[in-house]
Amino acid sequence: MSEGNPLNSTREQRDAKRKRLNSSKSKYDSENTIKRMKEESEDSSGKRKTVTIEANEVKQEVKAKRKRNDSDSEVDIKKQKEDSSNKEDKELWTTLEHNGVYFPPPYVPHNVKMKYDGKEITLEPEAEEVASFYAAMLGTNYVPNETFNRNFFKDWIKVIKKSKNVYNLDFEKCDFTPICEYLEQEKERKKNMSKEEKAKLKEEKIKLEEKYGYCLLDGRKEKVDNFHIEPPGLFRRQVQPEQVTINISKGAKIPSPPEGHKWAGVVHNPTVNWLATWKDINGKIKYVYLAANSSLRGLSDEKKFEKARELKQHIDKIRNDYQTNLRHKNTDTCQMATVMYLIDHLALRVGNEKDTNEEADTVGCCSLRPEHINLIPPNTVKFEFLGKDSIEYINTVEVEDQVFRNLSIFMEGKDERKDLLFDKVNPQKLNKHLSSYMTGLTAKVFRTFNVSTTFQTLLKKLTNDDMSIDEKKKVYNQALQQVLDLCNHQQKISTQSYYIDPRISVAWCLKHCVPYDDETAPNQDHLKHSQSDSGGDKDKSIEKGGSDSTITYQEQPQYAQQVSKILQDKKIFNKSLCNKFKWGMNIDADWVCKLTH
DNA sequence: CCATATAAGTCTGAGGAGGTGCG
DNA sequence: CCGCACCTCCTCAGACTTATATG
Repeated sequence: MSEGNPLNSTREQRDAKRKRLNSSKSKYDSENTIKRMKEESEDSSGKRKTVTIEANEVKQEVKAKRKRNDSDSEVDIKKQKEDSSNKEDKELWTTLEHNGVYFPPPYVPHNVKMKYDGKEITLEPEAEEVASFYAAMLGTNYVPNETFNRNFFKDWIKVIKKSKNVYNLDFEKCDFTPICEYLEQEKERKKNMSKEEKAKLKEEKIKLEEKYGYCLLDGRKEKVDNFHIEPPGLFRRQVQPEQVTINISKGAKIPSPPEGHKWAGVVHNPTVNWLATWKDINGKIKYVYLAANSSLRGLSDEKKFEKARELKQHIDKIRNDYQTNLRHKNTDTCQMATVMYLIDHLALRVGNEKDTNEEADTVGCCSLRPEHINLIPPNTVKFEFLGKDSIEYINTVEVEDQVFRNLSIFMEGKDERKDLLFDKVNPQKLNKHLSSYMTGLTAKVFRTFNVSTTFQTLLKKLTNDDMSIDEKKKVYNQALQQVLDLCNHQQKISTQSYYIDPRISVAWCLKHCVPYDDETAPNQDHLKHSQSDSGGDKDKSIEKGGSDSTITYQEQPQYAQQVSKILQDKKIFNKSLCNKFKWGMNIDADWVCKLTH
C-alpha cells in the first residue's frame, strides 16, 4: 500500500498506453449530437470492434469446449452449475411465456423522385428509404454540417451500390427537396386524419399491446416494458430477428419470428429477467424487460429501499471513519475519505470511467478533474461540471477545512483538464470499501438514502396537523422540490422520483390526508412510531430504521386497496387514481390533494 | 399533462495478466 | 533459474437502474 510502488507505475503506463491507443482511433468530429449519428462505416474503430467481438466469441467457444471435455456431458455441466451456484445465483422465475418482440413493418416506397443535376432519378426502395431519412432532416441544423453530410453520403452510396440502379453520384448535385416536400405533406395528412382512421390506428396499437405487451410469469399475467424493436433511422439499419435472442422457459411455446426469419437464439435463463436481447448498431446491448410495476421490478425496488434503510444502521460508523481518514497520511485512504465525504454530502454520482472518445465528457465524483472545481479560500468549493445526460452541475458549497485542504493537495501538480482529481480512487475500489461496512452497499445507495432521509425529515419538519389540505400540498411539494434539487434534477416536481422510498409518501399521506372512520380504517399499527414522534424530535424515527416505523412493501398494496376502497365509497377517489397507488409509485402532492376532494 | 421511448448511467462477475512465493 | 500454484488487480461484457426527451 505504499506510495509510488511499482504496481502503480505499471498501471499508469498501461493506462497511458490505452489512452494513446484510443486517441489514435479515427474520429470524424467531436460534436456530441452528431457522434451518435456517425460511422457505421468501416473505419478503424468499427473494424476493431468486430475483431474483438470475434475474438471473444472464439474464446467463449474454446472455453465451452474445455468445459464439455472436462465433464463429458451436459448433465454434468448442469450439476456443476447448480453446485457452484449455491451462493446466491437465484432463480427469478420458474416459468416464463411471451410472444417475443415486435418488428416495425417493412418499408413501403413512396416512389417520389428526387433530383440529380436537375433531373429526376429513380431509387430502389432501400436507397429511397435512406434518402427519405435524410430529406426529413432538411431544415434542421445538421444539414449544414459537413461531417454529418459526409457520413450520410458514405452510408447512402453503400446502399445504392447494392441496388440495380447504380448511380455515380456527387453529393453537391443531389436535390432531396421533392422528397422533403412529400414528407411534409404526409405529416400534414396524418394530422388531419379522420376520426375513423385514427380509431383504426388506435385499435391496431391495442391489438399489438395485447399480443406483445404481456407475458406469463410463473403463471401470472404481467406487463412487459417495451417490446418494440426500434425502427430504422438515418444511421441505423433495421435490427433483424437473426440478431435477437429470446429468453423463455423450457417447454414454453417459442414465439415465431417474422416470416422467413429466425431468432439468433432461444435461451432458458431464469437468473435474469429480460425476455429478449440484441445489440444495437453501436454494439450496445438492449433488452426487453418486464414493466416497472411488475412483481419482479417491484421486488427489486423494495430491495433497493431496504438497502437504503439498512444504511441507517451503519451511517454513523461510516461517517466517523471517513472523518478520521480525511487526515490520513496515506493518499489512497485520504482520497477515499474525501470522495465519501462528497458523495455523502452532495449526493454525487459515483462517476465511472468512460470511453474518452466515443462519449460525451460527463463526470461523476471519481472522474472529477481539477478543472471541475474551484477552490475559494478559506473553505468554499465551487463545483462546475457536466453530469449524467450532460446536465450542468453548478454548486458552491462550504466544506470542512480538512476537505478543502485535501482538495487543494490533490490538485497539486495535476493537469487541469486531463488528470483525475482522485487518481487513487475508482468506483470499484470505492464500492469494495463500502461493501465492507454492509453487504450490497454501493455509492448509489447514498443517493437513495440521502434523498429519502431528507424528504422524510422535511415532511416532518414542515407539516403540522392543523394545516389545510392546500397547505399540506404546498408543504409536500416544497419537500419534494428540495430533494430534487439535491439530486440536481432538471424536471421539476416529478411523479416518478426514483430515489424516494414511496413508503414515506404513503405514511405521510395516510397520516395527514386520509380521513378515516374508526371502523373502516385500516390497521395503522405500523404507523404508530412515526405518528408518536411527529412534532417531536425529527431524526429519531428515521434513524430507528426497522421496518416497524413505516409500511412495508408487502403491506402497501393491501393498504392501497383498503384506502382506495374507502375513498371510492366516499366518492372522493376514482379508479385511475387507484392505479397510481401501487408498487414503486411515488405519490405527488396533486394526488394527495385529489385524494381528499 | 402524461406515458412512452430510449439514452446514459451504475455495478457485478468472469477471466486474463502479471506478481509472488516456494520447491 | 525454472515452473507451478496461488493471489490480486484490472478490464469488459452483461444486466439492471435512472434520466431526459418526445409525441
